[in-house]
Amino acid sequence: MMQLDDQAYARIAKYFQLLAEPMRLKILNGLRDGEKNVSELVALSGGTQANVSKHLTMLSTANLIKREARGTKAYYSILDPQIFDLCALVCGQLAMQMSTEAAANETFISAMQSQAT
Amino acid sequence: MMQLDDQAYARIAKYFQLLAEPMRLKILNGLRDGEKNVSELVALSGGTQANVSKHLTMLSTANLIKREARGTKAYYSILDPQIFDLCALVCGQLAMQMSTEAAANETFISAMQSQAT
DNA sequence: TTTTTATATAACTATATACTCATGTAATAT
DNA sequence: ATATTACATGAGTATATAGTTATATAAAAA
Repeated sequence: MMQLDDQAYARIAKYFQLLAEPMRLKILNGLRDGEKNVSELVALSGGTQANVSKHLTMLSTANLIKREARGTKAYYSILDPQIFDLCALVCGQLAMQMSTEAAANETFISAMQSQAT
Repeated sequence: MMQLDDQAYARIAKYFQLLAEPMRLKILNGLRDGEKNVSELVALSGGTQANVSKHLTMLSTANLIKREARGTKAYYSILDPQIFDLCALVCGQLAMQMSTEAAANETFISAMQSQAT
């Protein structure tokens, strides 16, 4: 990424946008160990059928997952497992932030305690 | 990332949301080679002062960048360079998608040409 | 053929958020 | 002291999108 034109920024942003939704992350994580059909994903995610289906259509349109109809069911699967690397990076970053906060809290707490009579 | 609770998904999603904005990506990319003040980022991004400032506040609140006031100016800098790894991954993914599309286009085009009289 | 099962989608609502314009604030310069 | 420069922020608007409800579609079962 050096000098990018506006269209490039827009495309990258749109990609991140797909990952910027708890339900979609849940669905993607549900597909981590292989294909699942819609009903399975509905059960797994706790969402409504309509909503899960919409998210699947979005992810599918963006080529993050692929759809394969078999009988009356539709099986979805991850197209590029690298998305999990993205999530792992973010998780690592958040974990670091949280541990920093935890450390700050401890500092705060001990400061309070040493102040207590 | 194994079984995550809803709060974890929400946090990860919020993080991605920060990167899901062209202007913020532009700003972050502008900070790639070191700190810059707001005016510099305004010039660089082509955005309005108010808008750039707001995005900077958001990124700063989320601890993606840090703010340091010096005189009347405010210098911002990247806190965790790993965000560029995230962007690089996405860029790679998009590049692959585009080359796939390009290949598909070529296939399409040659199919058309071979059909032409 | 009718019913059932599985999925997709249209219409609608509510909420979030990116942006602009105007103004506030604080440090420096005159 | 006043003006200027640099930045932040509140109010307001427009748009995008996640969610629900109801319905459409299509394959399989009865």
